[in-house]
Amino acid sequence: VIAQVEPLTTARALRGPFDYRLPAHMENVGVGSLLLVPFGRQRIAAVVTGVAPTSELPPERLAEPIAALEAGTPAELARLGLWVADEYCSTPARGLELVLPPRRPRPGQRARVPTDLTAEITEAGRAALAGGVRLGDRQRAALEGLAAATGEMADRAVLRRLETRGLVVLREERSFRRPEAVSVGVSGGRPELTVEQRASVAAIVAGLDAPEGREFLLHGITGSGKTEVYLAAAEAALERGRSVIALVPEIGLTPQGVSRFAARFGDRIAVLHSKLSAGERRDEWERLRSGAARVCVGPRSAVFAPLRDLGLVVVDEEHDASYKQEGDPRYDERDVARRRVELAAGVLVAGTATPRPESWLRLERLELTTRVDGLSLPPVEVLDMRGRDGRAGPLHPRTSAELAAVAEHGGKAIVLVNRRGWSPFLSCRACGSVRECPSCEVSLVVHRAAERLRCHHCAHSEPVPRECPDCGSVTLAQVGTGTERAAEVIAAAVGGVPVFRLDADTAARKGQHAAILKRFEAAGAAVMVGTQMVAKGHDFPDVVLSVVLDADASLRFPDFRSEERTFAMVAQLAGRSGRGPRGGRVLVQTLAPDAPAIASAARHDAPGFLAGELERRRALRYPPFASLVRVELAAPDPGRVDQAAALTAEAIAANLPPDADLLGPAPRLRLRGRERRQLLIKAAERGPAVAAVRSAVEASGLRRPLRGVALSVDVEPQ
DNA sequence: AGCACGCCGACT
DNA sequence: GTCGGCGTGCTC
Repeated sequence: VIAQVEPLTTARALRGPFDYRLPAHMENVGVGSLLLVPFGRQRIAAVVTGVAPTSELPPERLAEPIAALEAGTPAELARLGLWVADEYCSTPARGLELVLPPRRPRPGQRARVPTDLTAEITEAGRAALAGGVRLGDRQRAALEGLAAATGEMADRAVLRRLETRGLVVLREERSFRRPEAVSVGVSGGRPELTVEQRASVAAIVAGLDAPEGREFLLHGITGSGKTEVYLAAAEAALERGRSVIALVPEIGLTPQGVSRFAARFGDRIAVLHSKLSAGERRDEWERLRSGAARVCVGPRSAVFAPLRDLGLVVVDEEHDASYKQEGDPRYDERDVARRRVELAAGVLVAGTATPRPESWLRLERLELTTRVDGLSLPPVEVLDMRGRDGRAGPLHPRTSAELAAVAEHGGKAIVLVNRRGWSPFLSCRACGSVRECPSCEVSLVVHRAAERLRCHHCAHSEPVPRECPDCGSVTLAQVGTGTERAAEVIAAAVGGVPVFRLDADTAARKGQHAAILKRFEAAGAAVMVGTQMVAKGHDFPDVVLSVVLDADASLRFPDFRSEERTFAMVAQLAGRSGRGPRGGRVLVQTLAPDAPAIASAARHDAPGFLAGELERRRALRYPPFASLVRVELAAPDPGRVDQAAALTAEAIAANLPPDADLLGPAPRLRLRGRERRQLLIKAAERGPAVAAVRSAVEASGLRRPLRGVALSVDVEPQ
């Protein structure tokens, strides 16, 4: 029997399958098994991707695996990993890496398997206690503890000793290191569902009972109780003997996302996220694989959870950009989820208050239009910032007045500022020059407390200069407002009310993110100023005011998704406000009050926004009406990148279907000392476009000019 | 990726 | 005559 194998290396040029002859004692090896194989001069771990009776190679060229390693992955998941590699133009090894158990022990070295020891005293043991047998103090104490069933802990060594003397019997059981279940203000209660919630659950359950898979978009305004729908759907899946994956956006909010599932399902859930220790992650993986846990909750890799009989995949906050992976393979968890559901003939439920145009168009819609508390969404006021003198400060008079009202009457306010630091530019009034990062083409950001200029793309930082390095003038202006400055301005506006700042700087240290949220929660009247993260993953009932200072900052991004993002940002922030009896208000400061994204978010009109946005996308031939593939090349030397980009473009163009467009090579901003070029393919169908890029990237003729040039492929970039 | 092979110039 | 630079190609 021949095992077809993919070696686990990072090399792009190296791809199998490679054939190995399986000796008789490896008859259990199948797709997904992990082998240690001789490979050239090395020994290397490799995943079995196929089993065949014969090989095309002559027998004398076939080698045998050295060993079958214990930890592999189910065949189904191995195939999913290969699908990801293919779909996103990566390598088989990188796709397979995603579906293997985390932190495999080095080949040959075995993971420590923790066990629980339970001891029971034997007849001989009781007799020994009665007398006649010599017992050490500790052995006697252990035996007495067991005889009296006091549950007293005894040393493992002592118990082993007693076992060899026949005085106790030991039972060893695999123990699992479980991550602590965090529950912040979560009750395990089971509220009665609203009419809309019941209708949604019924549709999902009907999907579970249908022979083929179904895909739903659960579009629910903030506070409409989407989580209860997930929980009820998950229960229905479990009752039918099927397992559940619940995806939540990112690590910052995992504890809260997890806790309601934990409260409902207890030991049946396993959590997979990056903050787990290696041992915890591995043990959770084992519990999923063994069937001890039937629900997996987590961000990122949770979509690859080794669950059997998958019935339901929930994608919470499906609009969230963190579902798109940054590293290679740049897969989209939402698409992997759809694929898994399709293969399992299960049900996908993507829930959000601000659906993506893709989901709005493609998925079957379930609507939650009312809040469970019966309140209505807070009114949103758009404040036109055009024509205002920059020296008047970052706050609109209305904003100042509302903040002052919060200070006076109590309650909480959230202020979203999309940049961290004091100000995003340091510019010279005399010569107009802006201080830039030496290795990136971006302006340095003033951080006042640290008294440094910092680059937000690399590690560069320098002292704030006293005079212009170009002309020597001392009139340096700190232009624009970041979270640091906003917090100071707002602190002045609200008098003695505490102002908390929540951004990547203040939340950098472990536990700080949660600590700041907790302090904000505990404070009576308070303001929380911060970046995007202030609008995510919490639900404080006494927030009476939400403000976004520069709502069109994200709109000015040269990207066709900037409208979608701006809409989601404003709508999500609006949802944070007015969840208590005092109601709330929302202020949106902007230079573009009439932009559809801002105007429809102010009306809480997601369907209206999506209709317009889809029209625009259709006219411009953008996703979801076309597919995009982005290829980026980066290297320190501009000449080499140009050459590599030109050759890559040529190779791709040669394979592209006639209706597809290839745009570029276009220059991108230099980052971390590397020049970058971009190619963009716009095609009616994704498959042929990806295939053209794949064959170009794999072509051996390109390999030489690409040496030293980093190439990354992004299918459907966000 | 790693590693060996091999072709060429610079040294003992 | 030999050492080592790296360009090229292979790994079941």
